[in-house]
Amino acid sequence: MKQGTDQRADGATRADDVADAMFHALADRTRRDILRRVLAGEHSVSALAGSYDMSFAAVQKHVAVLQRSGLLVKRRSGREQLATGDVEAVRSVRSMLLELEDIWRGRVARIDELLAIPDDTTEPTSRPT
Amino acid sequence: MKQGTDQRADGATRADDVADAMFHALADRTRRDILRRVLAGEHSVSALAGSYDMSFAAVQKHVAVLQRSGLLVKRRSGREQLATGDVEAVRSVRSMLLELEDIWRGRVARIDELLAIPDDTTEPTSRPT
DNA sequence: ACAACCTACAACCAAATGGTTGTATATTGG
DNA sequence: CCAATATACAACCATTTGGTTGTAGGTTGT
Repeated sequence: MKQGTDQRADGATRADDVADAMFHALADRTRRDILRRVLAGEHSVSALAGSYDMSFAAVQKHVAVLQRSGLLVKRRSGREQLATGDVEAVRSVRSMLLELEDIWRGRVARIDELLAIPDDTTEPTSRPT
Repeated sequence: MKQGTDQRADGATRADDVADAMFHALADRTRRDILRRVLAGEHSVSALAGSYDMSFAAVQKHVAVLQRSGLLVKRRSGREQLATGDVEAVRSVRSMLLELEDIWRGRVARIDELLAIPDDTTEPTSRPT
């Protein structure tokens, strides 16, 4: 089988898609603030919207971005959608950063698997001195 | 003095600007790959550019984004610019995520300081049940 | 039943993003 | 001095982003 990291034809992975979505979701201060609130406890979309100086639709879109990234989960309760932060998703982002720190420490088992080969030219990659 | 978190007039902080820049820099798989390489060791911009299937200018812009975020530092050596990953910056991003996890655990001293109040309406913020 | 509320989504807009090519400026090697 | 190399940056372009308003559908309380 050997397909553990779910490689696609072009070398990109679904993991990369998820990472893109999560980091993008976190790259906005309003969304980070929303995430803090929903990690502290469930909030309806309109309760969240009430906390910011922008339209309901804008906040709803931020919530949707967080949801698509997996950092936030919604649960229907009557006419409300209750949003909760997914702490496991947050942990998975943190583990990506730990992986980067491990690369720095040189403590990576198969560094060639982590350094994508998007193209060609088999660059010597100049190992750290 | 009491200005530890560097509040600006509008309630946003320079820390938020830095967080925006860092998460944005990380929200692109090419930049994450560049970051892995420069965390593993110094690379010139053109050496990096040689590893990707895009123009030199495109890679140079990615490096500039990483540099502006603080995740990457450049050092001049003759006609080359040698780029290195700043592991402390990576750690600081990871600590932001730990803070989020702490909020989830309810282990935050002054949660009201972490939940920005961009607007008004003193929403009850519905504490977790 | 029906008004009020909660949410989703479309359409639109200005600004930012990620890519391109082309040009300018240093630095190096011969 | 000159050619090649390394970098930076401007101008341009298509797409995405973050915001808006407006519309429509589901749920609730009276």
